[in-house]
Amino acid sequence: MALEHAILVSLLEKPGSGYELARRFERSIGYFWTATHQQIYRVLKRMENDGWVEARDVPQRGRPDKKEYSVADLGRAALSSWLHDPIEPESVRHDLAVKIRGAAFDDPAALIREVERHRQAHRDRLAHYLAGEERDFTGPEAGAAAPDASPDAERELQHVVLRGGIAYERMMIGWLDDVLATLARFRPGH
Amino acid sequence: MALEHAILVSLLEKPGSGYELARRFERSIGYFWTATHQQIYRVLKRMENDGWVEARDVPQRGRPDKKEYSVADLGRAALSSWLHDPIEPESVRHDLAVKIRGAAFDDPAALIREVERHRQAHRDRLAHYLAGEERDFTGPEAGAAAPDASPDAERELQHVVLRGGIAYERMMIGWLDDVLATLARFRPGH
DNA sequence: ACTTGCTATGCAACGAGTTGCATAGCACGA
DNA sequence: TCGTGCTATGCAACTCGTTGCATAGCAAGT
Repeated sequence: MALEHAILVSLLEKPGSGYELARRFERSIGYFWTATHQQIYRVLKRMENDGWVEARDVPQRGRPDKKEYSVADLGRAALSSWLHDPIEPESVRHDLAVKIRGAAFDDPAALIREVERHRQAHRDRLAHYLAGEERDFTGPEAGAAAPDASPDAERELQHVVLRGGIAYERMMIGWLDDVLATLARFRPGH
Repeated sequence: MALEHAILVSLLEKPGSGYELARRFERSIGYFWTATHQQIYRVLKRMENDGWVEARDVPQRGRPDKKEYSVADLGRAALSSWLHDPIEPESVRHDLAVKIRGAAFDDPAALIREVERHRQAHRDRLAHYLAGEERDFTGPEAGAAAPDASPDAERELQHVVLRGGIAYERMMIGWLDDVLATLARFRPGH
């Protein structure tokens, strides 16, 4: 399980409450790791019991108090040990690929709209990534104006992960074009 | 859940036992959907109860009997209805990306070997895919000699899914090269 | 005879992830 | 003032997926 480790990384980048973490998992972290707020609250509680993180009550104006978590020494050690462990052949689940092979036993052309929807979603996400890259990682000073001026290594590593997302989206768009061209060959009257 | 649907597709391509399915999920199907034998047996039993598949005892020489499953009308209908349902923004889990961002809080250079291992695994898989493509989808007659001569649509769709796997592996290899170049900049004495 | 290894199926327990629901404070507009 | 919506946290029930173990037949080597 790596949700704990994803949370540790996120809290090291910036301490925050369960709610804030949940929102990060809808945004930047969520691009390579998804989690719902229930999962996050449950795991945070376990991590607090294990001494991986420490909570601090933060009263707020105009909204409920929050519990702000930050990483404790034990958590840092746990992350470090996980980083040094070799891992996983990562298991894969591509619904769309199942659908495409399944389309051979149904009407292949019926899949065209679905594939177009997915291609559009990948285009949108690519545009979103590129905008983020432009904003945070380019231009004069090469990011000196970035939010809270993270150290070099942190920024460079965030950037290379983002480049991975960009490469992934471009690959998917290209492949979905290929899929559409293939499906088009089965159009009625062809 | 799409394991049921992945099994339906696999059984439509060719009927087989739970054991045989488990092996397919280590091979071709497993390239885009993983499952262990326990999962498969459990789901097959449920699918049999629901009338999606039918089992037939097949005695064998020199080995235990097997239960060969094939898709029933209800299963075909269920697959068809799933194919027509729009779906999922697919949730993502990339351990390696978590590790890379986490490396900012540890020694980034310690990650190099791990990334190299992954790159090699992707190279191996790419070579395996390309060999499969060569074997099944190229050459004179363009696959007329392929195993059990599947209909055109089935073969073409299998091919386009395989091309997706190839594109994915190429993208990953390129990105991991990028990651290695980035990590190299943090080498001790740099 | 003994071990190793492959085919073939399955149970039981656990852990991870999802879904639905509940609570509560406060802001803002109709 | 009433509903809508956002911040903030959490429980309970369920499903999905993993791990460890068990059984059993037969083949092949030592």
